[in-house]
Amino acid sequence: MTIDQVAAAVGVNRSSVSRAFSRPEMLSPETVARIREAAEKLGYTPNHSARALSTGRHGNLALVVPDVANPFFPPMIRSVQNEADHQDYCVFLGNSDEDPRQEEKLLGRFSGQVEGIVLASPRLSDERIRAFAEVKPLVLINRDVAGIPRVLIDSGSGVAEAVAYLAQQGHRRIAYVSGPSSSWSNKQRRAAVKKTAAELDLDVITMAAQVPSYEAGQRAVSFVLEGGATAAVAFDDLTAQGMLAEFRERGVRVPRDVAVVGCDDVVGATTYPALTTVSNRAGEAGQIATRLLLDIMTTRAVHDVRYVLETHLVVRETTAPAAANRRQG
Amino acid sequence: MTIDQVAAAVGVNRSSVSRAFSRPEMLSPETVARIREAAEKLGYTPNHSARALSTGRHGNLALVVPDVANPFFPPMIRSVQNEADHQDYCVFLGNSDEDPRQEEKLLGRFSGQVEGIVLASPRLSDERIRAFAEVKPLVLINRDVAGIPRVLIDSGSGVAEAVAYLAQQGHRRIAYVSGPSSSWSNKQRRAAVKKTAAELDLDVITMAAQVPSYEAGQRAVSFVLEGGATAAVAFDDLTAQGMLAEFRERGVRVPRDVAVVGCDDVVGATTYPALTTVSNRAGEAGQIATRLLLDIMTTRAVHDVRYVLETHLVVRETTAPAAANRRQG
DNA sequence: CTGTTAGCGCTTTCAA
DNA sequence: TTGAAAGCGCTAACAG
Repeated sequence: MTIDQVAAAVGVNRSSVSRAFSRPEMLSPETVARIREAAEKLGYTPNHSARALSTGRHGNLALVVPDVANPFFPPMIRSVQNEADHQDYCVFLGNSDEDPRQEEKLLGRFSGQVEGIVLASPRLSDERIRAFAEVKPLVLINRDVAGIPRVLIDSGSGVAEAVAYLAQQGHRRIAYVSGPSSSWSNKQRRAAVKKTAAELDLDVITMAAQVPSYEAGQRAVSFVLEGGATAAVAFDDLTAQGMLAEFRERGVRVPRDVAVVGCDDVVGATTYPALTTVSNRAGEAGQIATRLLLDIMTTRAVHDVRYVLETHLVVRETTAPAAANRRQG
Repeated sequence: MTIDQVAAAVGVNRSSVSRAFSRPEMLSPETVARIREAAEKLGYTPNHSARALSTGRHGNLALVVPDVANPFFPPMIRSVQNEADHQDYCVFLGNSDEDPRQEEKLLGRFSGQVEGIVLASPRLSDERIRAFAEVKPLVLINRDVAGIPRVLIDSGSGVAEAVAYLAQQGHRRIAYVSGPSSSWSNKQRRAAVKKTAAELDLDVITMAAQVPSYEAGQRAVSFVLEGGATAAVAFDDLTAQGMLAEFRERGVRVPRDVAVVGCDDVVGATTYPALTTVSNRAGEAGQIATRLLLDIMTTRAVHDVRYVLETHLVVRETTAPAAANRRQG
């Protein structure tokens, strides 16, 4: 069913049908009604590709994330979609699998059929990101590349609070269990741990980079124990959860023997003991990023925005005064 | 940068350029090389919309799910994307928010620019689903509509196992905490509970339909307790997790005082106590559905496929012999 | 093997 | 307020 068939049915020119949908105010209300009615009856739907070819607008957005299954992202995906939906945009979702090459491939595939891209926690080089941003409006989430609009969740602030809290509880040696080395969030968290620890004169040991997962957390436990830390800050909740399980497995009591704090607050209070963690604002980040993108797309003005969302420590049950302290008390 | 500019630069006809990309075997290797090189140098990328308009192929798929944030779906999303990726398809993701009207809207928006649709756990009526399936290749996940290709995760088999296991442990009165009433999975699970309970001569009380969530689980606890059940089967793990928390909150010990079993195995062994549940095959379902879809898209033959994946009980730590039993023993 | 040509369905000046 | 006509960039017969 094309525009011409509708036009023929109503007895008007194809341009009138076109206008009845895209510019109804240019037509007499009566004609619009007649056309719409006929279109409805005939089951006419405008052809997206034809419109896109003609106008250069596809009405699509792309969102690329490293791992859909990481609980950090779903709320973000949801809010991006929601925001896009309000403006009648469809969104492509891409999963890079934490792989820069896959990310590049997806971006390439998408860029031909979207008006803008939201790129979350990219693993690509700054250079490549810049290259894509030059071709299409692009906004970054959790990656700080100068000149490219970005919204950053400053988990550093929350992590710093966590370390300070741990210090206050008497912990003198803490472990940081790293996430992916190419991750901006990981750099930020590690830096916050080190900086705050230095200020408070704490020892810190850092476990090497790894893809965040439950299993990664389990593997981290030996490192923490052998390193002699009494508290651990994990890259994220998933990792922390794996640690909790492995500690339990080994008969190490949390928080009595060792304190653990997660990051991103994705498991809520659903662990046992309920996980002390750093709040997450992924949903908000997605919303803001999408609005920013939509704005850039319409105004075509790329202001060098750098939106940062602060986070905070959420104290629950996996932190307690250091064992050494208790013995003395 | 269009095909004509490349053609001009190389000194060939536009169709040769077109063929250099879509049908290289029709050209002399030398010409192909010359064209590709020039295209590369000029930074030419084929225009998706133009190609789609001309061929009727968009190279896109759509996946619509009720709730991205429900941990049941991410693995499915991931496998659909993965499968699509192998065939160079891009995938649109839609979130219906458990709302039939939103689902309808999304489907409408997508159908103009995709070659096929995977519709997971739809909340739409059979009639509407059929209408969409008539227009575009469509495969269903977890919804049984005759004549439309579908892949079903038979959680009924696992739930039946769960009830039988509970009976064997001495439970005589069990509660089923329902999910959404429009959900095929819910109907199936409830039916399995009732049927198996009847066969084993158990009492069963059923809590009214609700959108599955942690909070829904918390609310269900009163119902279970007041109903006098010694074991509860929850619609899904999320709900079960909420129940676990609320039972703990009220000082009711699991599994000593009450047994709880989840469904879908999305939280793994990460709860405490580790949740007894019914296995989930969402990832596989997504993969199979996508392959089916791709197959239908190419062959254009819609065979009435009904693919069912069996599930099983995964016994962990939230089930134990009924308290009454223990007292007697 | 390569060129010619006629569209794909829609939007958009420009006229009327 | 409506019609006519020229493309948008690409593909696909059909010739040669």
